[in-house]
Amino acid sequence: MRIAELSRRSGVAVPTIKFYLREGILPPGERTSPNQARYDDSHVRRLRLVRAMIELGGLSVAAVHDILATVDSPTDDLDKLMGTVSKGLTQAPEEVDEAALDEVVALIEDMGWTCTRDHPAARSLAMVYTAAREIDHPQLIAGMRRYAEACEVIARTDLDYVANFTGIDRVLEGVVVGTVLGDSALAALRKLAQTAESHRRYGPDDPVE
Amino acid sequence: MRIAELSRRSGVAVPTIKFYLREGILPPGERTSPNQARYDDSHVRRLRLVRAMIELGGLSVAAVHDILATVDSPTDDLDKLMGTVSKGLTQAPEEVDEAALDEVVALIEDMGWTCTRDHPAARSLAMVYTAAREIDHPQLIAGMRRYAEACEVIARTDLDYVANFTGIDRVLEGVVVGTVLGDSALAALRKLAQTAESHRRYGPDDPVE
DNA sequence: CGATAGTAGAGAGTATCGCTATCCATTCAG
DNA sequence: CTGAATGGATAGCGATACTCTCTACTATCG
Repeated sequence: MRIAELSRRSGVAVPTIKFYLREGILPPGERTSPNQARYDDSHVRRLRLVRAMIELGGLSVAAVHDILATVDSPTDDLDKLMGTVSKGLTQAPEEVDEAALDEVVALIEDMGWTCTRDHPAARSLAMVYTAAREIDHPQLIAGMRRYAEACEVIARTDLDYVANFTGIDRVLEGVVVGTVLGDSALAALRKLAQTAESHRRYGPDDPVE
Repeated sequence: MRIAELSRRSGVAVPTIKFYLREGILPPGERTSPNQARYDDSHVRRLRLVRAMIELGGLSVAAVHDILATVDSPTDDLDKLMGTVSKGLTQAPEEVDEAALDEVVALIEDMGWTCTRDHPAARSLAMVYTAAREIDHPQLIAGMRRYAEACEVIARTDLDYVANFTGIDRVLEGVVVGTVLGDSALAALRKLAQTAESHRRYGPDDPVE
């Protein structure tokens, strides 16, 4: 197919497709002449993936580029690559309070997890600890153990999901999709659950105050 | 204190504070003369809250403005206000596939939750469903039940946290902080749990392929 | 064969966002 | 009294994610 049909089928405007081609987040089509190229279904899928990462995941074009570069580079160390993708999906703060990071590491060990201190997510969590204290909500940190337990369930679901795939590139795509869409889904489900729980406790038939 | 000390104590640059005052996300200080004002600890706290919402929560200044307007408007219907804040923290897509929304509503009913169909989070989740199918990952939807169960645990933790506070404004601040920082914390914990679970399954001593 | 529409590619332009810099008149502090 | 700081307003800046415009083709239909 040519660019017009790619645009029609993916729902992405032609100039935007050209922009993505320039940015290297959409691989070029197969050239048929010096200024003609042909695209296929893989381009439609890739475009939808890109849109999902940007719109639902809130990722920047640059972040999408980095992640797709990892996905597209073939390798055989699944564990390591999953780490790379997972880390690529976290924007790691550069400066963190070491004491807060110590607390995070303590939680990680307490949970029996095997993560390194320099995992971007650990640094990100340390930032949350620092921020919670700064805005005078230190009690928030007390609930982290239960959060972590819930996340264990979630992570098992995630890994089960990824285990369904065969082929390293499909697995990696699964990680990306699972992480990005999963984050959106979890944020939404959490709010729905909060609303439900709030209703249960302080519902219209039993208002507080 | 005056603006210079407010800046020093909050870590926010003076021009930025002026910008926030203009945007109405930081209440004006107490006027001591036609062009002098005095600020206090509440301003320091508010500034840190704003920074946390923008930096950690990734919220826009406009979204922060709307949320703080809700927090600052006194009312007595706790359940309703929590809903408003919670909804304000979700950027609701305007157009969603009704069939996908039907599925979300079915899940909500299945969980025994009491949420309305037009809850922004429900619409947001419907978008995830649609996107998952479009990028050819429909299996992701199958895991939603387990996600929802995990979110129930999380929501109970959240509501327990909020229940600690007395005073409607402090409760609302708790909701905001819990939602914004909680989302960041959960995203980080999820990735740490994933890394740990991945290690357990495909760890360095037992690589796949 | 020619007219028309479509295409690739590149550079410039646009809109938005979140600040940041510069003024100015006023005011406070030593 | 004088220099630094303040409140307030306006304009500018840098990043981001497109979007427009232009050129030089190419495809296709009549």
